[in-house]
Amino acid sequence: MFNIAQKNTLQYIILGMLQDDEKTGYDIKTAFTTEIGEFWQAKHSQIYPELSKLTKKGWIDFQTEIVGTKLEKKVYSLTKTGRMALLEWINEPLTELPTNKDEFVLKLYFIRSIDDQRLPEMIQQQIDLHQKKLEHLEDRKIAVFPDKKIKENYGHYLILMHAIHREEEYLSWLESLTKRA
Amino acid sequence: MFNIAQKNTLQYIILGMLQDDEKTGYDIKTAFTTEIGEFWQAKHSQIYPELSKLTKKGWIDFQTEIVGTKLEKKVYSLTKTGRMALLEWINEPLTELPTNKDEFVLKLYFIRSIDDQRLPEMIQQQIDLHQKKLEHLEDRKIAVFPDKKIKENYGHYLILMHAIHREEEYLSWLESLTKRA
DNA sequence: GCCTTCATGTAAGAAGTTACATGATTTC
DNA sequence: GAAATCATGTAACTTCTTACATGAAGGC
Repeated sequence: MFNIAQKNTLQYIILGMLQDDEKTGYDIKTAFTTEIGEFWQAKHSQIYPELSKLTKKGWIDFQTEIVGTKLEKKVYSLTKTGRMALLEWINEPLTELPTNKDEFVLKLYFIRSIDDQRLPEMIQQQIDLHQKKLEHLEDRKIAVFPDKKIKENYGHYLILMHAIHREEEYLSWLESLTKRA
Repeated sequence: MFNIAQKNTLQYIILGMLQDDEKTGYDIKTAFTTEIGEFWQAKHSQIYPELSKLTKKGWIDFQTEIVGTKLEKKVYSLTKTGRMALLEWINEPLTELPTNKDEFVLKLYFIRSIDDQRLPEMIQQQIDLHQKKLEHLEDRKIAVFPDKKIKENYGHYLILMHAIHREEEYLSWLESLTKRA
């Protein structure tokens, strides 16, 4: 039962997404671009095979529903074993921190000189990208938590606020660069 | 010449590492755990094959040197074409931001309730990890930039400072959680 | 002498992306 | 009627990790 060397994080994320509601593969795909997209991403070509594997393992099961007259969709839900596996994963302590790959920072590193002419434009492009992302996150915050519905979905609130703070920090770092470059 | 759809970032990072000094595969491997390890990582099993490919492409070449009496090492250096490829990559504008995968944040998200008993310990473990990392980064800063040698290696300084700020932000977010959890 | 670091590679497999493939439903 | 979205899958390929494999040099 002490399954120490588990990996395949994606499967646990899928389980987590199913813990309260049942969802289709399409719903799960969509959640990766809205809810948790800031902290994990997966394409449908990775999700559908994973759903098959989880079904074979007995961690999830599904019912086929008909939309309209023909379109079939598979509505997945957690089984008891699936719920146990999810809890085990959550309780498993994390001993390492992830590497956050950042191509922009690397390019900056390889430029080396403070006086390089390319720097101002590169930094500005990066500022624009992060600004746009920050605005998008702020919009989402207003849309998802219009009043004080925070406590009802604290996890989602936390994740959003963390993403916002992260962007703010990145932007303030970029802006400190413009003063020097 | 307008090679829009280039990928394989690792190869460009290797080129970047060779722009000032020649290096062995081992040196490159080591740099991924010291200099730029915060923003990209690669194992030697990925580096050595990549060095072969770059050599075949003519972007780098090497000389074999003997250490002691027998140990052969390959000292790689940038060719002119390699230097051009590096510049092209640096000048290529970045249009997307990376996804920073974070398993801890996801677990938090799936826990949802603020009152969950597991939270305090999970958060504390995470604080410890980030604290240790921050200390390590601070040590490196002192070791690499003891006096005012910043301007001579501004890229390295920037990358280090960014990593430090990122950790500080993460820690302050984690500490804000302990007050609520 | 022993342990750590230096030094270089390959093989197998897991994880992730891009492209191929299809078709129904809804909205405008 | 057209376009966007819903809906599900597979194939090929790239990227990354873990394990296999070997051996020299240097420090203590």
